[in-house]
Amino acid sequence: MISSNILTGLNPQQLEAVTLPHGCALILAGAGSGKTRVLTTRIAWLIQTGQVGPYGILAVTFTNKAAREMLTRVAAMLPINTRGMWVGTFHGLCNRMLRIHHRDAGLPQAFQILDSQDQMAVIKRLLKSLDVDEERYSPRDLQYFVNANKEAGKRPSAVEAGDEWSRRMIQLYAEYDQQCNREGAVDFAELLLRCYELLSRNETLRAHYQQRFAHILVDEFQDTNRLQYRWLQLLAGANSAMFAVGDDDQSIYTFRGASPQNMFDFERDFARGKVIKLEQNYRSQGNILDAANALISRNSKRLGKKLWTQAGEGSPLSVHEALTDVDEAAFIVERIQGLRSEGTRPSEIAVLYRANAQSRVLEHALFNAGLPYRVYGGLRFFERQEIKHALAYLRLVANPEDDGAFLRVINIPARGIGSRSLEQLQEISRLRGVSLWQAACSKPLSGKAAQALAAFVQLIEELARDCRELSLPEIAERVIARSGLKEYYAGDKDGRDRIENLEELINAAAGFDPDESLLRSEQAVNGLGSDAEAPLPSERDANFILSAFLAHAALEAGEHQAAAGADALQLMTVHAAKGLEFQAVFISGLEEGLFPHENSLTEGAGVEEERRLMYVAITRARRHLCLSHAQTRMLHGQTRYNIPSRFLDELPARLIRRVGGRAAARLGTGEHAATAVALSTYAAPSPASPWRIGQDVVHPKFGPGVIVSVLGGGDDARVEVNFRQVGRKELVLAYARLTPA
DNA sequence: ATTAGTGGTGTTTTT
DNA sequence: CACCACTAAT
Repeated sequence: MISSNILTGLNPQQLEAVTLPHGCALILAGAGSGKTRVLTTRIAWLIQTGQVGPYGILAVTFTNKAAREMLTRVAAMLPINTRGMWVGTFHGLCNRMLRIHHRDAGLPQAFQILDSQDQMAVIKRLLKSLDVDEERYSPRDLQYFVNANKEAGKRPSAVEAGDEWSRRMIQLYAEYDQQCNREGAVDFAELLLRCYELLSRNETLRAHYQQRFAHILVDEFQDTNRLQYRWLQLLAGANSAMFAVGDDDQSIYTFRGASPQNMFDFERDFARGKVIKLEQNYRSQGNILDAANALISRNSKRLGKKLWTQAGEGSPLSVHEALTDVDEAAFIVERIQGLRSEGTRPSEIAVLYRANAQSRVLEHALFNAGLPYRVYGGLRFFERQEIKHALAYLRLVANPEDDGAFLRVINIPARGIGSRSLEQLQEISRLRGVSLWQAACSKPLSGKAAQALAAFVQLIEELARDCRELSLPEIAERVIARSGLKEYYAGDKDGRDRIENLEELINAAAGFDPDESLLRSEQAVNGLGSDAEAPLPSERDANFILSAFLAHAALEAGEHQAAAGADALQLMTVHAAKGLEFQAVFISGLEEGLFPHENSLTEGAGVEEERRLMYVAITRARRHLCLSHAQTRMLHGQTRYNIPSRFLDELPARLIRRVGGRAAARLGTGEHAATAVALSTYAAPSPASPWRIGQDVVHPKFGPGVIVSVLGGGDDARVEVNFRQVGRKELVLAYARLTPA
C-alpha cells in the first residue's frame, strides 16, 4: 500500500491529526511542530484513501506564499492534478468566487481591487469632493473606520452611531461605498464582506458550495477575523469537515482584526472537544525553546501548550547591550562574520526587528562590511510608483470608468492637463453623475487642454482596441511604449531602475497564468444556472485575462524586493518572519517603547500581543539566538534614550550569556569614553532613574499619569506623559514638578 | 502648467 | 527623518 509512504515519520499526535475520521477538529500546533506537514499530509491522505476528490477540498491560508507551498507539497505527495482544489488566501478565494458569480454579487465583470494605497487615494478624493474638514475626519481614521466595520461584517446601516463624530463617519462610510460601487472598485475588506453576503443571501449558491467542499482546511486559524469565521461557517455544510490548525500563542495580527477568540469559539461550535495538541518541536534547541516557553507563560489568555524537544540544549542565548543603534549594528555585523567563518550560510541568518524603519542602520553597516543582504518589507513590486502608473493605464483599458486610475495618469507624463482643467472635468462629472472618462469624452474643454485631453482619450481607446487582438504581455508592452512612461522616467536621475521595473512588468505579464488564480476548468465543473455569464474559453477575451492580472497584482503585491544575490542575509520585521526558520536569528532593538512598542503599552491586551510577537521571534531560531538593545537610538530625527526591554528580564538568567563586542571593548578610551561619561551624567537613560517608560507619575496641575516615552537628554530632557484626566503632554523634566507615584 | 521650496505632521506590525 | 500638502516663482 502506498499510503504508508506519506504517513511514515509522523509522531503519534501528528498521525492522529492526519488520519482523523470525517468530522471537525482543532489542531493546536506549536511553533516548529510540523503544522504545515500535518495539513498537507491530511489533504494527501484524504485524497489517497478515496474519501474525497481534489474538487471537494478547500484550503485557506493567510499568505500567498503559504498557499503556494501547500500546493507544491501536496503535489509532491500525490501524482494527481491539484487544479480542482481550491487553495488560496481568504482574499484570493473570495476574489475567485466573486469573479465567477459577479452578476449575483452585483459587481461588474472587470471589477478592480483596491489595495490599501488605492483605498487611501479614493478616501482622500472623497473627502475633498465633499469638502470635509480633514482635521476632524482624517483620511486615516476613515480608512480605519471603514475597514474595521467591514471586518466586523457591518454595512453603514448596521453601525450604531454614538456621537456626532461617529454619525458623520457612518455617512462618509456610506459615501465611500457608493463611490466604490460607481467605479466598480472593491477594497480588501469588501472582497470578504461581499462574498459573505453573496453566500448568505443566495441559498442555491451556498448549498452548492457546501455540498462541494466536503473538507475545509484552515491554516493559521488564530489570524482569522470575525468575518472570516462567519464566512467559514457559511461555507461549511452539515456534512463538511472543518480542520483548523493554529497557535494562539502566535496570534500577532489582532491589530488588523484577527480574533484568537475564534479558536475558543471553534472548539465550541465545531470541534466539540476534538482538539489535538502538537507540542514536539523539531526546530529549535532546548535553550531557545525554554526561553520561548518561559516568556509566553507570562501571558494570561492561553489555550495552554508547552513545547519540548529531543534535540540537546544547545548553546545559551547571547544578549548584547550597545551604546547606540549604530554600535548595535556594528556588533551584529561582527557576529555575523563570526558565524560565516564557522560555515553558516548567509541565507540561514536572519536579522529581525520590530519596525521597518530600523533596517536603515543595519543596512548601512552590512553594506559597508560588504555582506550581501536582502530586505523584506518596504515597497513591493506592484506597489512601486512606476508600476502603479502602468497598471493604472491597464486599468483604464479594462474599465475606463475607473476614476482612480484616470486621475493617476491623466497628466503622467505631463501632457498639459493641469489642476484647472481637472477641476472642470470633475465639476462636469459631478453635475452629470458620470465618470471622469465620460466627462472627458464629451469634449468639455477648449484650447490647448482640449487637444491634450482628446489625445489622451484617443490613446486609451486605441489601447483598448489593441487589447482585443494582443496577448497580455503584448498589451503591457504597448501600454508602456505608447503611454510615454519610459521617456518620462528617462529624464529622472533614479529613472534607470524604474524603467527596468517597467520592463520587468512585461515579464510578469508574460509569466502570468490566469488559471492559477481563476481556474479555467472551474466553469465547466460548477455549471450553476445562476451564472450563465461565465464566459466560454474562446470568449475569455483579453479583458478577462487583463482583469485577472490586475487582481493578481493587487492581491499578491509580489516579491518584497529583488534578491541581492542568491545567498544573502535576511532582514525583516518579526511579523514578516512568521512561518520561517533560520539557523541563526538576531533580534535587535529590544528596548522599552520599541519592542514592546510604545503604542501597545496604553491598551491592556497590547503587551500580551507584543509578547507573542517576541515569542514568534525567538522560535524562528534553530541553533543560535542573539538578542541586542541600544541605550540610545535615532528615531524620527531625535535621539531617544531607551531602557532594555522587559522581555529580556522575562527570560531565565540561566539561559543567557551577556556578550560584548569590539565596539564595547573600545569603551573607556577615545570618543566612546566621552559618550559614556556624558551618558552617565544624564538622568534619562540610567536604569536607576525614576523616569522610565511605564512609570506612574503625579503632576501638581495635571494629576496622575503614566510615562509613555523619554526624549532627549541633558537640560532639555523631556518625557511624554499620558495623564488620566488631560491626555498626553510632553514635559521638560527640568521644569515640570513631576513626582513618581 | 509646472516645479521648487516650505512648513507642518506623524510615525508598528500587513493579507 | 520623510512624507505630505500647499505656496510661490518660473
